[in-house]
Amino acid sequence: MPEGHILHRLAGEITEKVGGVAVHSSSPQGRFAEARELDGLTVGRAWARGKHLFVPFEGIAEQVHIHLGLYGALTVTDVGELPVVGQVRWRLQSTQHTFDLRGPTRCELLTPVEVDAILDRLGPDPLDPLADPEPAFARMKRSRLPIAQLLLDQRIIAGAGNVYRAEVLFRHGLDPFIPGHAFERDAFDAVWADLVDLMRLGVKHGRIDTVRPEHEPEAMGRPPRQDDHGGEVYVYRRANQPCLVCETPVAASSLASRNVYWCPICQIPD
DNA sequence: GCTGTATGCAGAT
DNA sequence: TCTGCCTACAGCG
Repeated sequence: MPEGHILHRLAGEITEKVGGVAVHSSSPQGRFAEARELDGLTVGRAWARGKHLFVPFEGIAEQVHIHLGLYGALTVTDVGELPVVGQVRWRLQSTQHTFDLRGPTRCELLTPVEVDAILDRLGPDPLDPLADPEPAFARMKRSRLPIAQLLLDQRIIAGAGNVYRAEVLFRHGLDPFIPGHAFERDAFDAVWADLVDLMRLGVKHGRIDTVRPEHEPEAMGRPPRQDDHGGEVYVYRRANQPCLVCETPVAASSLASRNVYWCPICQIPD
């Protein structure tokens, strides 16, 4: 379930649990050969930008760069000894904790220059307190592509994924297919501010919840529900199910080979 | 046991 | 716009 909030949360968890600790590093699966070079080193302060996670070590300039891709996962277990289950690309363990990385798109040791190259191609990250959203707005205003597509472009905004895209557009009543150049200043500002809020909540809770209290099923007099991806949302993966606000069936289609979900009434074009 | 699906992205066409 | 890729799991026969 890797959108940006997960990577920021993991960075905090790594730092909290093994920061300043000498760890064992290995690649049970064998596809991260450099893991051995890190064995016995002390972990530094892990950090994230967008969907990229970086783990530095004391005494070396290189950092581990992780990108989870579509289905990668980094699981944390508060046990120092654990049997290897499945394809574990990288295992980082202390006497009290085990981090197992499975199925990442990237797991590699990068030089500072290579790390900078990654940062250079990322747009502002709503979870970065120093992020400046202006370049993101400027780039969207220059594009004819639909705003739904632009929101997933990591060069424009780093960290939002398919769930946050669908939900933030719903929460602001925005038609996903408005071209970037028609994106209104106020609407963009509201979307950015909402991403900051929603993603911070995501880091805190480890799940994506976007439904406002007044629209929760209990408040609307409907039976409670739980979306199967961990949080509670308005439209993501709810195709043909009733909109939580107006009960119109949620619409879905494919845009640049990613599924988009929206309510055709609540997000009606102007 | 097989198939389809997934919160992503790069590289080829 | 398409294909491939990393892995786990649900649903199906």
